[in-house]
Amino acid sequence: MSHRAGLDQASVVEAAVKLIDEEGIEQLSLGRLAERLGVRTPSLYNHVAGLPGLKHDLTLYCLHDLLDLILRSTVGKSRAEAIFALANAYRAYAREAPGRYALTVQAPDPGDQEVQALAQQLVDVVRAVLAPYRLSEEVAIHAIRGLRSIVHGFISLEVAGGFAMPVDLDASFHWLINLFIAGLSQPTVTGEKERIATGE
Amino acid sequence: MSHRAGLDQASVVEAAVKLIDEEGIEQLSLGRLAERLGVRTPSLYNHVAGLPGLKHDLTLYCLHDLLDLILRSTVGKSRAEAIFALANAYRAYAREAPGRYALTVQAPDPGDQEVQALAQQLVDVVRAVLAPYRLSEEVAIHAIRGLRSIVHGFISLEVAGGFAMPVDLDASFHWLINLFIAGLSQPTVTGEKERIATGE
DNA sequence: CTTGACAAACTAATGATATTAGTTTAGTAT
DNA sequence: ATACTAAACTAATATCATTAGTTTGTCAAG
Repeated sequence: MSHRAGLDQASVVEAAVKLIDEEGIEQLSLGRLAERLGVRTPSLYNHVAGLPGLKHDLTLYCLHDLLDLILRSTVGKSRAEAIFALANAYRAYAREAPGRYALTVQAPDPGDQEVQALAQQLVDVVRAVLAPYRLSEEVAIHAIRGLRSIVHGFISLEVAGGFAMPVDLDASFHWLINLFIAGLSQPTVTGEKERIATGE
Repeated sequence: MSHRAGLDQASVVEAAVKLIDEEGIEQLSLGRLAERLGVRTPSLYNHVAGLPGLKHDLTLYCLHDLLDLILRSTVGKSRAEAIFALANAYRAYAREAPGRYALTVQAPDPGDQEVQALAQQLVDVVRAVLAPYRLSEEVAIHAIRGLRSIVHGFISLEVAGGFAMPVDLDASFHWLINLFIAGLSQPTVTGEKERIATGE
C-alpha cells in the first residue's frame, strides 16, 4: 500500500491545517506534513508549489474560514451589538486556532489577486458593521482601520503573552471595544477637526 | 589577516542589527552574519549562544533602544501631548526599523528576567503617561492594554501592508489615538457610570 | 625572551530542511 | 491490450544550525 496514497491539494492543505492546529505554526514543514500523510516529502510537490505555495493555499483556506465565521457572527445584528460580535468572533478564532489566525495576518503579496479579494471581503464586513454610524467616507476609513488595529493589536499581544497583569482579559477587551464605540458617536472624534498637537 | 577578527558579543549583536535593518529580519542567519563579519559560521558561537541566543541578545538591545526613544519622546509632556508623543515615537521606530520593532514584540520567554524587566519598564512608561487621568487601578490596566493594543495593532497592519485604501495613514493613526484620548475623559468609558449608579 | 594558558578562530562532520531531476508505476482512457 | 498521465518514488544538491575537535594568536608570568 505504499504507492498511491490518494492525495490531492485539498487533503494536503487540510492535513497542514490539522498540523498547525495541533503542533503550532512553527512546526509546519514539508517533512512533518509528509510524515503525517504517510508519504515522502517530494511527493507533496505534486499537489502544492513547495512551502511558499502551501502557505499561500493555507492562507486562502484560513481567510475563507475566518470570513465565514465573521459573517455568521454579525448577521442580523447592528451597531454596538454587531461590533462586539465581530470583535469577539475574531478574538475567539485567534484563541482557538492561533496558527490559522497568524496565517490570515501575514503580509499578503500585493500581486496575489485571490488573497487580496478575500482580505477586501473582510474589510467590507467591517465597513458594513460600521455603516449605521453614517460616517463620512474618510472617517469611515479611519474607523475601519481603527477597529482592525484594536482587534488585531489586542489579539496579538494576548496570544504572545504580552499581558502579564492580573486583570481579566475579557474585561479589558470589552472595555476597549466599548471605548471605540463610544468614540464613534462623538462629534469631536468623528467629524470636526481636532486641534490637539501631535506632539512632535 | 584571516585569524583574530577581534569580535566580541557587542560587535556581533551590532552587526546583526545592521543586517536586519538593511536586509530584513527574515534574512537573519548565522551564515549571512558570519559572512559580513569576515568569519566562519561556527566562530560566532564564541560570542553568542547560537541563533536563539543571538535573538535574545538582539531583543535586549532593541528593547533598550526603544525604551530610550520612548522616554526621550515623552519627557516634559503630559496628557494628550504625551500620549501622542508616545504613540508617534513607537510608530516612527517601527517604520524606520521594522526588523528591530519585530524583535521587541516577539513572544518573551516568561523565564527570561532581563527581557521581562525591560518589558515592564515599557509598560511603566505607558502607565506614567496615563497617570494624569487618575484612573482607578483596574481601569488603568484596561487603558494600558488598550493603548498598547491600538499602537501595536496599527503599526503591525501598517508595516504588513494591510492598509490598502487611499487615505493618509498619518491621519488615520492620529484619528485613532484621538479617539482613545477622548474615551479616557468620558465617564461612561472610564467607569464613572457604575459609581454614579451606586449613588456615590 | 621563553613558555604556557586561554580564547578566538578554524576545519570537519551531522542532521534538518527545501528543492529539483529523473524514475517507476498505478489508474485511466483509447 | 496499449499508451498516456499523474502520483508516488529514489537520489542528489544546497542551505542552515549545531557540535566536536584542532590550530593559533595574544598576553601574562616566569
